[in-house]
Amino acid sequence: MVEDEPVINQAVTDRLRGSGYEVVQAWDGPGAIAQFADTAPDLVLLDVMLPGFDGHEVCRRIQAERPVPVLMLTARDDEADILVGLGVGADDYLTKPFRMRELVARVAALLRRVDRAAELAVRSATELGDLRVDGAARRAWVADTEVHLTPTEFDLLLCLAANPGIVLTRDNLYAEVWGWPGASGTRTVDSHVKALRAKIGANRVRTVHGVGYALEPGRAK
Amino acid sequence: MVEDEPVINQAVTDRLRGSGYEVVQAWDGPGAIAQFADTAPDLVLLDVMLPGFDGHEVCRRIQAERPVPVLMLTARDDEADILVGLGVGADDYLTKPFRMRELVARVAALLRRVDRAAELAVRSATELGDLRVDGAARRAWVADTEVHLTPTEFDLLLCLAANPGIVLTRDNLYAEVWGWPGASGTRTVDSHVKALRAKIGANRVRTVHGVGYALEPGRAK
DNA sequence: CGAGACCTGCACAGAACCTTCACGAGTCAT
DNA sequence: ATGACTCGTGAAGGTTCTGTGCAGGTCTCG
Repeated sequence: MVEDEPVINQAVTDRLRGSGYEVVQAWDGPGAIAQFADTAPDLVLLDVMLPGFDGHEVCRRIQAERPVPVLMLTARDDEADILVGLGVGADDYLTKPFRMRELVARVAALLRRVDRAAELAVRSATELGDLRVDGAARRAWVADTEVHLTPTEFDLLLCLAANPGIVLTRDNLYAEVWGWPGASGTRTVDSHVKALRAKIGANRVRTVHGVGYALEPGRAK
Repeated sequence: MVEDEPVINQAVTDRLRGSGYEVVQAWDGPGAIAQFADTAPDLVLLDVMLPGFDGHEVCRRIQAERPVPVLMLTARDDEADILVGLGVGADDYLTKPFRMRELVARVAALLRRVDRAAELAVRSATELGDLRVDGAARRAWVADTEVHLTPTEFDLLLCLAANPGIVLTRDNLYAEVWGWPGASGTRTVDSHVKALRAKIGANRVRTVHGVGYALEPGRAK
């Protein structure tokens, strides 16, 4: 994962790790090259704008060394940018702001192409009392009954379940689920929380007045 | 923690330490740069208005040296100010006066992204006799029974619990909970102490006449 | 192209919460 | 014991936060 902005870098890293991948981070061009040589990753996530030298340059260099799938992240929705990227060997593109789940999906897709086994590594299910969440299958159960969640609801639950009992602010949740900050002032998170509560049981998501929400840790009803 | 006003600097520092973080302080631009090099912090809290050179300049310099999350504090609610901040690499913003709990929440959010372990350090639940306080979950128990506390009550308890047995003045408490000095003359703290006493037991908070309040250290009822 | 599922954000109402004030009780020093 | 000061208390008033219903918009699929 190559990205100079710490917040984004870490958010993506966390999410991928949460999905069962092993991730190493780099924050600039030279660092990326070094990490690439050191760790021999199966896939490279590359921000276009980087200190040192930019993503395209990094892409060119690592492709020259060893063919590896590259997923580029670009701020602007710039055609030319994308073409240059494809020219130097990027396999896919994602423009910011992107949904986290889209990123995960594309990573999975690229890896699947290269190595069928990599896909299987991504089995990580969380269990809290009678609530079960399978991130790989994107399914959730309450007391052995599966509940159908919409994509956003599921991401929200995933987020909360990753930190059981800990209070997450709306900004927190928004940043992790939507992949970029800036929900302040809207009730979007609230709406999805409401929907989620309706499906998994209202008392499972605790409201902490003035702060945010938390998932109740294991407690069979 | 970089802030020239001693009261605020100390209040924030205390509160963060009480939450389990390690904090070093600086009071001006040059000092901040020096401390940054010396201590290699995981996160920087930065006041915009500083002697020496201002927060934006500091932010620029430390970002040039090593990417690190920066949380800016600004007096005025000035859009332009914020944009400049984001331009030089600040990750988040907080306008004064702010609630301490909001600051703590944002610090936790930023750190959560950078270092998952940092989060766990904060999971420090305090236990004093049959009183238990969990800062991360924002819950409190008395003799295994959970008590519901309002945000301010909880913050107050957190403050007191961080210094069991030690007397804190009203100014002390006010600064730590509310994030800025200036409670003198009001009975606000008293009111919340009263509410807290009603919930956790009156004898648990000791009044020290002419000074302030203190939490009784471990003493089963 | 149409239907359905989903996401987003607003406005409103109600709930939860904070602050302050006035007054009486309590505490301390002389 | 007395006066000066400090605390505790209850209630009122205002503020902020959350829950909810709903409408507009986007996206997907047949």
